[in-house]
Amino acid sequence: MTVLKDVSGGVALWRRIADAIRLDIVGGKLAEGDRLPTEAVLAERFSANRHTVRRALAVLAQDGVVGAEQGRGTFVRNARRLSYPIGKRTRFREGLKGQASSLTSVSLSNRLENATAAVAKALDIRSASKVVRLEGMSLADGVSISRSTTWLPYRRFPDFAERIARFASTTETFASYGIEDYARASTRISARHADVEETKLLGLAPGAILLVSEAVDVDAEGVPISYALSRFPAERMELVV
Amino acid sequence: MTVLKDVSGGVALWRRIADAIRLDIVGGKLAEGDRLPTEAVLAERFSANRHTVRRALAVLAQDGVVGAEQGRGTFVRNARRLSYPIGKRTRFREGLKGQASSLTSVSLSNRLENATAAVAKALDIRSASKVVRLEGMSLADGVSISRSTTWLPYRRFPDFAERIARFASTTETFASYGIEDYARASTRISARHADVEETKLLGLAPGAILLVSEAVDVDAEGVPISYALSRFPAERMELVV
DNA sequence: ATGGATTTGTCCGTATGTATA
DNA sequence: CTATACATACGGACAAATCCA
Repeated sequence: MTVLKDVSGGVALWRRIADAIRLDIVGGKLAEGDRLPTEAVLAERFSANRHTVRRALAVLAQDGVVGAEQGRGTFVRNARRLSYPIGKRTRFREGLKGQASSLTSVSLSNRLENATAAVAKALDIRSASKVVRLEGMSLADGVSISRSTTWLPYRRFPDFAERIARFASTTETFASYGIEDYARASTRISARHADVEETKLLGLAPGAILLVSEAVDVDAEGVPISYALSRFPAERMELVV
Repeated sequence: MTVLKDVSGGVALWRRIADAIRLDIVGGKLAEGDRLPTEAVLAERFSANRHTVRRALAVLAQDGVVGAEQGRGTFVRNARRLSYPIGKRTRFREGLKGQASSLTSVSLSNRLENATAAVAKALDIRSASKVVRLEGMSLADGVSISRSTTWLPYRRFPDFAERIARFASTTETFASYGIEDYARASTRISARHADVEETKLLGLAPGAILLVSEAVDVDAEGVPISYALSRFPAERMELVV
């Protein structure tokens, strides 16, 4: 087997520095308007060359997170990140209401397919039985904040795609099937790098980190009605339990 | 401002491919013993050169996740990942019990400090009032699975560090202060790259992704008793709500 | 047992990105 | 801005191991 003597882990130093500074900002250690340490100090702190720090700051500046001013220093510009609440009654639109002035959901595609083992298990149906698969994404104030794939049992929701296109709301669409209330049965959260498709759709830099949530919703009787795999850019969203 | 025409985002392609394959494995799409698609197929799927795919596979092989066999293919070796359940009554040791045969917590350091704005807000105390700060990490079966920083109000828990060293259990230590039960008030989850210190302590490759949880625990009366910032390697742990 | 197809392993070279000084 | 060293990514060619008709 090839011997790997790699120590960089495939993530450039400037990227790790940019992430660390961004975290200080969205995490509250640095407030809006604060001046960052000088490039020389940052270089010392991260054991990096000043050019490498400049590269990190340039990326953050392009994102609007910081702004450099000649002779004065680099300042925090925008420290906002959206919070997505997860609980028993998790509703996408309600959860983000008040955090963004506009919130749009885009349906990318839908199709019928046979449930994979994972999907069947989540929905508690026979493997390879028919499921409706929906691909979508959503934007807050024009910025994409999530990419999601949803599976529903075909037997119960044969025309879910058509109905959600009409109602533009998951809650109302379920209501049209007589499901007045539904609850979150489980949410599994992991994280990984965005793939090529997600990178393009969400307008992210390749290598951006995604929070991945696998959620199963159940009706009032506890029967699974949907299995959703949602991907949120970690730099724009956090999940709150 | 410098114009950036970067398209790699600072994360190497082989790293993104390795992450994607690893996710398929720990996520259950590929089971232990399964054969991966051939290098040529993977290269096609990720729009990459076969050499780049080989680099990704070599890293996964070194981690013991896959193993390549000349002439036969590459196979899934080890698909395990721990799940950490988060809920109203979140207990670290209980949550992981049964998933690992040994579970050890290491206390790295502790000190007294003045609460920062973020810590004061979380614990609902006056800014700059005294807090106990604990640094620790934990291992499951000898593999490090978390790095955590915990703050507690000094007024109520002046000798928390000494007591937890004696009891080796958060639940029992709280009990020694007369707190028979406590509950999780909120958990905020985000993700980022590991910094240098975390990389070393957790034995990760630089650039590894961490799931970051900020949790506030409260006593029976709803008064905050601790604020913990835990970091879990996304490749080893997932959070389940 | 042989040949050919498949699949991983190794070698060559070239261009660009990363990081330091 | 220069220069240097190394990592990343691509492309092609061929060897070595495995499998199957």
